[in-house]
Amino acid sequence: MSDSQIQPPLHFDLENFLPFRLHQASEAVSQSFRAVYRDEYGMTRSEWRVLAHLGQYGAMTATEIGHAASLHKTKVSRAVYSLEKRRWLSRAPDQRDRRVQILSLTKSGQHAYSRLGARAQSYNQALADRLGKDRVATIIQLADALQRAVENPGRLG
Amino acid sequence: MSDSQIQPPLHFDLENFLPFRLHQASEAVSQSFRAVYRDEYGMTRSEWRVLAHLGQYGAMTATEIGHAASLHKTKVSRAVYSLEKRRWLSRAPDQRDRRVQILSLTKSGQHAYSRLGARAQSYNQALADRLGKDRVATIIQLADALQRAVENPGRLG
DNA sequence: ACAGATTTGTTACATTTGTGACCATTGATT
DNA sequence: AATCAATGGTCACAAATGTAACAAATCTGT
Repeated sequence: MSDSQIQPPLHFDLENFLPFRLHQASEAVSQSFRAVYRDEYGMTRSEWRVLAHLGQYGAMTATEIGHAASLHKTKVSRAVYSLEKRRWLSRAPDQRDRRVQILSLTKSGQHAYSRLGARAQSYNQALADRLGKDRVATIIQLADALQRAVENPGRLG
Repeated sequence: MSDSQIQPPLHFDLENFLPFRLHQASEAVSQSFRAVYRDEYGMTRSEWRVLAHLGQYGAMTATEIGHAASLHKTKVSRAVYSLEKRRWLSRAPDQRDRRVQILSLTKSGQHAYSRLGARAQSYNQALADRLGKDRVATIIQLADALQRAVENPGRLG
């Protein structure tokens, strides 16, 4: 009788499956920081990211934010609207391209960014202390390497 | 005149902010593997995760899956229901605790797991080839370290 | 200058997710 | 045994997200 059992040539190892392990680690970290912007400010992750990018880099367009923050344009659009309602963000027309709006933080928005940015920096420092400085540097390097590897042309797998 | 400008003592550095960089890297990787289970099988991430865990570890309860896969119990509940509708999963009562159901893959479910597991393994291998073997090992170690660091008691930041 | 393609951003709709309430069962205390 | 707390799982509702369609503006090539 022939061997009709299903037995794939290479066996799948969940423990070393990068998409899973990376997601798990990153979610654990994200969740633990979420308390700051969500519970204290009632912000979503998208809103916090847009705030952080505008605070960090100054005036940008929605598309630029989306690219820098890896956020889909609808997420950016909604986050911008929310931040605008809070009066943390304002829009200005671009003379050269009337499709575009130059987004920037208002005075209130800059204050909010200052407070949240300080909290974020403090969180990051505490986490870095637990990990060790060398590990943090390695993580950043590997994050870069992963993004490059994935964004490279050519099918994976 | 006094310095009334807002200038926090430590300035926030987005490039080295771990929650952001980790999420960015992990999402890039997750998205690139999503094509396999989503476009080819019409599965959500939760469904794929539950399938992978049952295929990898055999029969488990919903709570056990949730813990092992870092999935909220409602996500597990819904994924289990979907997989059951596909006849890839079946439930059996637990004699000792009638609240609990022992979940396991059906024959079809095992076949699906074989196919998807092979694809996953192949994807992982291709990504590992681009990264280099040493880096992969480091990523896994750091993922462990991050999860431990975050799950440790005591407020971060 | 013009037609068609592309880009920017918003909106509507469907799907997915988070939250809290809930029931049934089990465990702990007395 | 009786009570009360804790656990496993499901459901309904609200919130967030993905998808596709869209209008307005710009760019391209002729």
